[in-house]
Amino acid sequence: MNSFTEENYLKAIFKLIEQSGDTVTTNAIAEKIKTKAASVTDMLKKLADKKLIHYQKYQGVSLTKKGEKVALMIIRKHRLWEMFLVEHLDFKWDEVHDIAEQLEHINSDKLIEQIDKFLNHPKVDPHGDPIPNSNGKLQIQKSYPLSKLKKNDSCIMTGVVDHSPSFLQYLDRSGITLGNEIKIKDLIEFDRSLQITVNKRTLFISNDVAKNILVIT
Amino acid sequence: MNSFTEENYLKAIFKLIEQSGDTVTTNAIAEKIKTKAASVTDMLKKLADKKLIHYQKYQGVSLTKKGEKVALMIIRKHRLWEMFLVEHLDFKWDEVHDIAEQLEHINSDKLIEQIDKFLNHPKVDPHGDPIPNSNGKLQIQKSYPLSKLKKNDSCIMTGVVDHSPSFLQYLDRSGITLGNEIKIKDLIEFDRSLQITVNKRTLFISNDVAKNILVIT
DNA sequence: AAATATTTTTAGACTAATCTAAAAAAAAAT
DNA sequence: ATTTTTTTTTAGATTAGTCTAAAAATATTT
Repeated sequence: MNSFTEENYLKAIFKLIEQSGDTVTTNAIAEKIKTKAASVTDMLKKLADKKLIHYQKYQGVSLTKKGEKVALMIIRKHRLWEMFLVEHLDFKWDEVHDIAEQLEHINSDKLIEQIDKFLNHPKVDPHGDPIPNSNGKLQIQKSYPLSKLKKNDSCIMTGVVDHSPSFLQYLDRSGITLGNEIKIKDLIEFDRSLQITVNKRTLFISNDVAKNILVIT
Repeated sequence: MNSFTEENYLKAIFKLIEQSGDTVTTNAIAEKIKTKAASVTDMLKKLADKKLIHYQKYQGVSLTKKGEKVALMIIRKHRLWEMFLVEHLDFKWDEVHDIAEQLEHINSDKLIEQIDKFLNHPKVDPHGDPIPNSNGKLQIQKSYPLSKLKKNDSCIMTGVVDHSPSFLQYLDRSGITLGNEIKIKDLIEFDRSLQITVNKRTLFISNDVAKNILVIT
């Protein structure tokens, strides 16, 4: 089996590849894991020995099929646990991340399959992120930042880019929730802020906020 | 906070004191944790530094109030998780121990209080062991091994001594379940085995089995 | 294309938890 | 009251993961 730490490295590498599309640098991993580049290099050697990553000195890393499978299973567990916490234990979407970071390392195939069944095989987690299935298949729905839309466009909110509690709490206070219809009333040229309507309420949001709200049209 | 390993030592010490009533020896801990005496000595120094145990070289150990509290919270989490697994995720009582050994180290006060609420504040776990409350109070119900009873005595099964999957599975196959009424039909002097009636079925059990079934009269 | 800056790796040290082997203390046997 | 046995502790190594500082490789600038 893989250690807690190895699992966290694989997950970090997976997510970095997911957003950049390219191989991942030592420094990028160090920053993500909040450790030093030297530590990352050590771990990369170990993961390469275990055939979990493709690694050549100075050339960046990518995941092997095996490494990707491990990463996807960690992400599956993380997102299913988040779903469980929100749906059944009365947690808010901004409270579940740290607990799921711990729970994702619990090692039991039966446990995670039973949780999945208990939750009725959800497709997305409380933040709208897709949940990989038990074979590690990830169904990606393509979505766009709200900031890309034009005046009078309408869309449905499907996710967030920033997952920080403070951003999620801001959305709560603004009454912006997953599944809401959002209509762009106006685009303010001066600072690229938006006037939108959600839940029959009209409000202004900054371009920075709009960039972190994912929608489908 | 305390490490995973420290928590396991405290739990082991608590359980050894619980069954012997006395201070605990280095060797006893080593055997329980499945490690070597030298490793135990090292850890005892560390736990003593943290004021979690009373320890003087060669004199055995006991828990401080603080150490006992930590041990009881780990046991609380273990038993609540076992209950959750059995009651809501369709696990059998012989399957939950190893998973609960992992889950008991998840660190979140809110999580465990929500699980407790979700389960409706159960008093005992799936094996009949009492669940400490959130203040670390443990309600012990006194029970006796079935082997202590006399011919024609009746009793209710409330727990087990041996928690091994093979023993629990044996009880399942014999149709002996927590809460069942058990009546002693006969005591066979030769090998101290017992003829009992449970669920309207009559069967023979060895004295060894009877010693591991806890009952109240 | 050389000089400079940045990134990555290596070397060597540190911590937590473990181990084996030897020494010291306590308990049991004579 | 010695001697012997058992238990416990110490001393010194080992492993996983981390770190700092220095060296090597790559990338950027001029």
